[in-house]
Amino acid sequence: MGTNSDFSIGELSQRTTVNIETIRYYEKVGLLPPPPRTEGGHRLYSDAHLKRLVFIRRSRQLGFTLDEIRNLLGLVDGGHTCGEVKDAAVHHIQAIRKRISDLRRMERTLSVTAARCEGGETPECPILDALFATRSREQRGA
Amino acid sequence: MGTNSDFSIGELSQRTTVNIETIRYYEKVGLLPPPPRTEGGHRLYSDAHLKRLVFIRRSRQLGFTLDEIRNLLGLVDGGHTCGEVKDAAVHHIQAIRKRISDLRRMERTLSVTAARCEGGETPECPILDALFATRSREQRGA
DNA sequence: TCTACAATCTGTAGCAACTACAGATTCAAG
DNA sequence: CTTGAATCTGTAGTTGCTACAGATTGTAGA
Repeated sequence: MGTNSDFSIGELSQRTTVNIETIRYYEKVGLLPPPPRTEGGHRLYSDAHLKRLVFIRRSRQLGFTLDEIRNLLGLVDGGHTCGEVKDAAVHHIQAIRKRISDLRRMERTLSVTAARCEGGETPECPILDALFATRSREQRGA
Repeated sequence: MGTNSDFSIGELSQRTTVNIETIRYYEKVGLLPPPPRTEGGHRLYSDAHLKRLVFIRRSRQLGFTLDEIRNLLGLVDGGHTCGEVKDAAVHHIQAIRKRISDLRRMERTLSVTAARCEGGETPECPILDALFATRSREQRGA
């Protein structure tokens, strides 16, 4: 079942929505194993590559770095335990939560500042004033 | 009021919590004007530089890119209108909101997946299975 | 079969926004 | 005057790609 015939890098690119250059890059940095080639030197991929590349793409979408993905793939390749993988995931979830709260703080600050702004043609601008203020909110405490 | 005497790059670095190398980098890419130098060639900064660097640092903390900051500083340097600045800010707020919602989606997906995980010593792992699955949630729709 | 022309090949350089050296010089304190 | 810390310039590394250039290969139509 499924297509098992080999296919070109172009087809792999289309089927995974991963850029051709990016695929070659992943090979270069050791995330994708070098595939067999045609006589002329063109890469020939199979379903195993496809699955692995989908794994990488999906992990990237979830915000894992290439290094983290390398680790995950190491767990896949070598024997792994579910606990190790879960640790990595939980760690990553925490990092994401921190980034979200950082961004929320940014958003609040900017919104509050922009709300004080009437727009229009005046050269006075509360936003610029706030950015230029010597003492900032977080420095005053809270 | 305020210290108006000139100071070294090291002091500027400490007072702004911006790396020395980063300060020189900002000068190189045109965000900070080249300061006067001592006879020996060391940079001598004054309060104007300090304010500008604080502005840059704060804008970076709010997630503006250097390019966007360059624009903001352009508005500061040239005549500007409050409307222009507000437009930039609102645009930026929207970008931040999008990033937050992206991250939230990531977080949800990962949390749900990790929750199905018992950890422990078994080599079976729902997380890896999910990452390797041929069809993903978003591909199935919704 | 020959000829286009698309696809792929390798290798290098660029992007953001820094950071990290090396090796030379200068400054400030004792 | 010496010592050691600070600063100087310039280049290269980082992450995760993307964008070429110039050569080669694969493939479809005439």
